[in-house]
Amino acid sequence: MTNIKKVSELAGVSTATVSRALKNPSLVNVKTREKVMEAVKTAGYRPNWLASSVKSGKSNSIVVLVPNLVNPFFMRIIEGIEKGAQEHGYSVLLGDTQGEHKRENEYASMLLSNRADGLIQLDHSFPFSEADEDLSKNVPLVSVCERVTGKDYPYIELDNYAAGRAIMNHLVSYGHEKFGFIAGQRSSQIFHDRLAGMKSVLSEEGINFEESSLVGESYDLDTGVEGVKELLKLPHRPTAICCFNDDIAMGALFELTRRGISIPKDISITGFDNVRVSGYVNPPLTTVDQPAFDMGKRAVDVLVKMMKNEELTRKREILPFQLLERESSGPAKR
Amino acid sequence: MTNIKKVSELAGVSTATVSRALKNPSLVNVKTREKVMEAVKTAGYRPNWLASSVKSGKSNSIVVLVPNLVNPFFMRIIEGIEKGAQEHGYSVLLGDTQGEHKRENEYASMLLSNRADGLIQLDHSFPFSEADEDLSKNVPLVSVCERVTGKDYPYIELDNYAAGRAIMNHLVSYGHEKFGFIAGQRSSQIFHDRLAGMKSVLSEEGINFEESSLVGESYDLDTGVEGVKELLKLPHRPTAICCFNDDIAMGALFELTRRGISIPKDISITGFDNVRVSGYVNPPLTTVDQPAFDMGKRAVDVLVKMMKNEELTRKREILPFQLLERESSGPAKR
DNA sequence: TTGAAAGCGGTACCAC
DNA sequence: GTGGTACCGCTTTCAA
Repeated sequence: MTNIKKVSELAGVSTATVSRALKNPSLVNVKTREKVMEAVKTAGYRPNWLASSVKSGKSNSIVVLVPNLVNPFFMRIIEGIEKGAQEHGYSVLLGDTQGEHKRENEYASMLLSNRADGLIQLDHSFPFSEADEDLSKNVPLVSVCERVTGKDYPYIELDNYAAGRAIMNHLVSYGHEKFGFIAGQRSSQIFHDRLAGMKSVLSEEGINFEESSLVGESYDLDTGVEGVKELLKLPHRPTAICCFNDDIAMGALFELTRRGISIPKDISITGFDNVRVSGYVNPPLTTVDQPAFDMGKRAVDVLVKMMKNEELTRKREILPFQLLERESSGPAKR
Repeated sequence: MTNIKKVSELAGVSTATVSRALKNPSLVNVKTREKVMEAVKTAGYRPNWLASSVKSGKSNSIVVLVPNLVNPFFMRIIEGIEKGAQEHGYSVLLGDTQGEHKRENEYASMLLSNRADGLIQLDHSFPFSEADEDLSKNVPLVSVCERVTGKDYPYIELDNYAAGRAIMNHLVSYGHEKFGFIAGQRSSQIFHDRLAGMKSVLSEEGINFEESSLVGESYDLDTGVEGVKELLKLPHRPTAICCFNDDIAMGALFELTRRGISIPKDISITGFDNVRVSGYVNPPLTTVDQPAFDMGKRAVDVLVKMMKNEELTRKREILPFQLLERESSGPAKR
């Protein structure tokens, strides 16, 4: 291990000078600086990051909690987070929780032990264990895409209510009156907001919402497949199926096509998220584009402010969305 | 900041005892231990991870370098890495390089500054800068899925040559003789191995390989679309198109279907990777399943051994693959 | 401009 | 079984 002491001896100066030459060159004589740099090079010296960090008390790392990594939408967000973190000089500690609260707790406790300075939560649960609850009062935490339930932390998300309305308005304008819904986890805020948005349009149009037309409980391809099976058993077969993300929608599309049901002639399908592959299935999915990458970047911006104890101008940021009308939706069959 | 000193005062013992009570409880009297635990609790004390790490000289973190995060195949590997790391008590620092050598260097240099103890490379380049080259001689490094070019590091991968043969044998057995190939980056070992495997079957069968039938240079959906356009211009239209990953294959499938070309009746399509959604497109893709999650876990196992200076039983692990014959491939049209 | 030395928060050896 | 203390590697104040 080549440490600062070796370098200082090699250069014939004190450790203090070496430290300064590297971190605050302007404070040290040009001649000495060169000597030091020379020694650094020949010794192959790298400052020990751990040691610097103990001093500063900052790890310059952030933890990102994500329920799973297979959802490409999350990955896009993480990509944004990674980029943002890089630009701000932070490293990203990846925390794949698989939805397990225990794992969340473990990762979250990194903040309490100085292993990380801040946390970005992509799920909706409060990541700290009860034991850590009071310790975590003043911890930098931002939630993306979901609000942390029951807690008042800043969040970045899109206007899911409005997005739900947009999807539903689109379908209603095509004359649809019978709907099916295939949802993800019911516990998430996203689910409630999107559904509420859709329902609001329905009630404006005087269309009834049937509880039985709402199926599914996970954001998965299989959920789409199973959801379709259930919906097709309903007495009144829907002419449009709203899926709560693109994976579900692609699963639904697959199953319907397999059964010889034509999209969008017989049934229209819509998704959410605008996952990359959703534009390359047959037919391409009508969906809502979410600025996932930007959400990630913004989250870091906010988190960095919190970590630097700067004042936040606002606690919530709601990013714009865009309805992408592609070919999986069309006029209602009559 | 509540530190070990505060706790020791609160408990009326020395800092040494507090440290022992927490890390080596058996060495301390039950009575004292309880006193300490009590104090720890009331003080809300968490050992400073940074401080422990300076002492031990180990960060218990590993860096994972990945060219991008949108490829679900990579994500699956990372999921495996994350799981493995967790089990071994390591944290994962995510390094999204976007293929930029500069970023790779930055992340790789974390090893040199004690910020991380080991590195897993998912790309094929040697991540250290020239300046760091000699420093990096004895650094724990494992490559997954690609071999690090020109260097002798352990790697985990699947037998791409054999997989290429399997795909080609499958197609040849259906009577195909005219092939198209849509590839990813030509610089990767994977590309060469898969192609070589395919070619070996062709030559055994006495089928000519036409250079013009090989197109594409990135693992992207669009590559599939563009690749198809190119291939269809060939004087002898292929009856089977081998795509070098599932994203390319899905792009190809999309474009062919859009043109009213029937899969697999007119043209057969094959992929690689068995990405989740590849089983849910129409028709479901014939592809090669790679144990991505396991690859990730294995990589960590190997890396951990290296970090602990244990002897490696072998430098390369080649995981089994499985040909999934689904509906995108079938008899050649005559 | 430079060096000596006191920390940062823990750990672990040595003595009692 | 427990306490004193040196030390991990670096930073930073203070004095020269």
